[in-house]
Amino acid sequence: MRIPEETSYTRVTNLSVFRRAVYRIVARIRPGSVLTYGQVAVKVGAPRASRAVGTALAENRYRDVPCHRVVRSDGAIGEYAFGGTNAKAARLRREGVRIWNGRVIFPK
DNA sequence: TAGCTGACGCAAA
DNA sequence: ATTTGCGCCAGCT
Repeated sequence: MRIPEETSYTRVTNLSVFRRAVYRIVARIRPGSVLTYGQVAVKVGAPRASRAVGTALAENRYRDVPCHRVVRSDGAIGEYAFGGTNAKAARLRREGVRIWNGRVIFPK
């Protein structure tokens, strides 16, 4: 597919409705907070598409789509194409997300 | 057009 | 803590 990393997803036309919706939601996640794949799925109107959300984020190359802020529903960090789970956790900690034993501590 | 497969998940068992 | 079946999207044949 070959997506230029420096391009904002909002300028791209060859995105599916689903992926555009996913990116739109994820782009709004603020530093220090996270959403689960399932929560993103709900927000885009496809409650059972959590896995598809993961796939969409796996291929994301846009800087305005912080896919490291999307984690698993059980608190596990999840995969991360750009640097792996480790880098993902490091980034989240850097942003103030609390992580204990490889699990995100969801705020109450 | 229809079918098959991989994929950064989820919930139940 | 691990395993299993499921479900959705998108790319390929």
